[in-house]
Amino acid sequence: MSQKRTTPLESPSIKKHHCTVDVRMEKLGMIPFFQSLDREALQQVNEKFSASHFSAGHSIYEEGDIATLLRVVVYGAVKLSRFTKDGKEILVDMLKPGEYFGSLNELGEDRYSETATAQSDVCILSIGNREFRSVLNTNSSIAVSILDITTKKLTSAREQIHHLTTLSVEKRIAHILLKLCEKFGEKKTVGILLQLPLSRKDLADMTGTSTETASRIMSRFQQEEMITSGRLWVAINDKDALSAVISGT
Amino acid sequence: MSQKRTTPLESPSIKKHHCTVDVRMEKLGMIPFFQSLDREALQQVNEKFSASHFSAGHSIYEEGDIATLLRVVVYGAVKLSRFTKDGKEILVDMLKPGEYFGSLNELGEDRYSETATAQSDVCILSIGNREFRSVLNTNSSIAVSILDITTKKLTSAREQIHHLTTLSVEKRIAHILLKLCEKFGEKKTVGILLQLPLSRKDLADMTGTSTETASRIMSRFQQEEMITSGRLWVAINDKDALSAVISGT
DNA sequence: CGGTCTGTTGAAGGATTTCAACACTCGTGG
DNA sequence: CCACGAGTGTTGAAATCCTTCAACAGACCG
Repeated sequence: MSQKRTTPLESPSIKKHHCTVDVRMEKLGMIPFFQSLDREALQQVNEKFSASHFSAGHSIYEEGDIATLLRVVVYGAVKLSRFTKDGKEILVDMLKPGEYFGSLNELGEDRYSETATAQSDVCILSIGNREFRSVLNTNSSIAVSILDITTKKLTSAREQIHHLTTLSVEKRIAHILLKLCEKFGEKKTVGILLQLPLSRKDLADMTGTSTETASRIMSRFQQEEMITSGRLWVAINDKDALSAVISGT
Repeated sequence: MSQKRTTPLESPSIKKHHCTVDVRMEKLGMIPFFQSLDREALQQVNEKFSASHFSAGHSIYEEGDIATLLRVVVYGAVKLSRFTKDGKEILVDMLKPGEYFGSLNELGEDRYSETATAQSDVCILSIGNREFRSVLNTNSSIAVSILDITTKKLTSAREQIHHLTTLSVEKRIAHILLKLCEKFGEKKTVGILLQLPLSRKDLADMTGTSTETASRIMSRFQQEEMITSGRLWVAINDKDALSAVISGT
C-alpha cells in the first residue's frame, strides 16, 4: 500500500464545449424537476437559461446580495454557507450536478440568505427569478416536483438540527461522512472516495465544531482504519464501523 | 404590581360549532395558500377536508407512523418535535392557525419524520395526501404558494442551524423569545404576552439545551426585567434589551 | 391537602473550544 | 530544480461553557 498521497480526485478541468446547446439540453433533461417535460417544452425552458463557469474557491454570490437568479449545478460541486460577524463559517449544504440553488423568492427582491462558493471548478445554468416563476405557473408538475425537493431538504435540515442538539461531535462527523458518501461517493480499489475537495475546516463547518476537534476525530477514525484521508480528500473504508460509532454510547 | 400569577393565557376552550361548514370556509379562505381561490374553487377544496379536535397535550400523530394526511391548524397551537432513543425531545416547530403540517410526500407511503402534539386545545382540518396532490396539480398557484412557504421554513431551519452552532445558549434563548414574540405575541397592559403554553422544557427543547440551563437564563432575564414569566407562560417586556443580548459579547 | 408537574438553585464533572506550536503538502518563482 | 511561503493538518494543555445529579419550592388538580 503506497503511502504517497497525491490527490486522488478527478481533474476538475472543464471543457468549455460542455455548454453547447445540445449538451445543455441533455443536462437540463437530467435534472429531476424537468424530467416530466417533453423535448419541445424542454427546449423552450432551455432558451431561458444562460450558462456560466466559476473556478474552485471563487464566490458565485454572497449572503446579502440582492437575489434575482435561480441556478442549477451542471458540473462540479457548489458549497452553500453562512458567516457570523466574526467570520466563522457554517456550511449549509453541498450541492452536486442537478441540484438547484439561489433565489426562489416571490417577486419584490429579497436577498440571498447564504453565500455560494465553487467548491471545485463548476458549470452553472441560471434563469431570472421572474421568468422561472412563470415557468412554474404554466407547468404545475414542475412546481410540485420542486416542492418535493424542497420538502426533502427541509426534513434533512431538521434532521441536522436534531443531530446538532443530541449527538456528540464524534457522532455528527461519522454521520456527515456517511451522508457525503451517499451523495459524492465513488467506489475505488480500496474504499469509497468522496469526489469533492473536502478540508478539515469544511467538515468542522458542517458539523458545527472547530477545525482542531474535527482533525482529532478524523485522526482517530483513520487510526481505527474506518477512513483514509489526505490533504483535501477523504475515502471511507468501513461504512458499518461508522454506523456503529453513531449508534454506540 | 400584583405578584399573583394566575395563568394570563386565553381560555383554550373550543366551541364545537367553530367547525360548521361556513366557519370552515372562512378559515380555509384565511389560509395563505388558498387566498388566490375564488369562492367556488374554495368550496370544492373545502369538501375534501375533514375536521377534528385534540385537547392540550394529546398526540396528533407520532414519528414513524405512516403518513397519509396533510393537516391545517384552524385553532390553537401545534408542536412538532422529534425524540432521541433515550427520550430527549427536540422541538422542531411551533405552528399557529393557518399553517400546514403532516404529510406532503409523493405517493407511496412515507412515514412522518416528527411527532405532532396539541400544545393547547386545537382544531385541525385534514385532507388525504393523494387528494391534495391532485389539488396541487390542477391549481399551480397553490403549489407555488406552498413552495414559497416551504422555502421560507427551509431558510428558517437553516438559520436555526446557524444559531445552534455559533451562539451561546443565552443568545439562542433570547432569539427564540423574539421569534415567538413575533408569531404568538399579544400586546397586554405590560409587555407582550406569548399566547401559548410554554414551559422551560419547551424552551430548552427549542434551543437544544437542558431544562436547568434554560431556567437559569430565564431567571436572569427576569431579574434584569426583560421578561415576566410564570408557570407555562412568558411575557416580553423589553425587546430591545433581548436584541442587545444577541448582539453583545 | 396530598400528589404531580413545573420551576429554581447549587456543585461537580465532562465535552469541546481556544490558544499555541509545529509538521506536512503543494504550487510558484528565483 | 530547489526553496520558500501559504494553506492545511496535527497535537498538547488550559480554560470554559454546559450538562448532570440532586434537593427543594411553588402551582395546580382532583
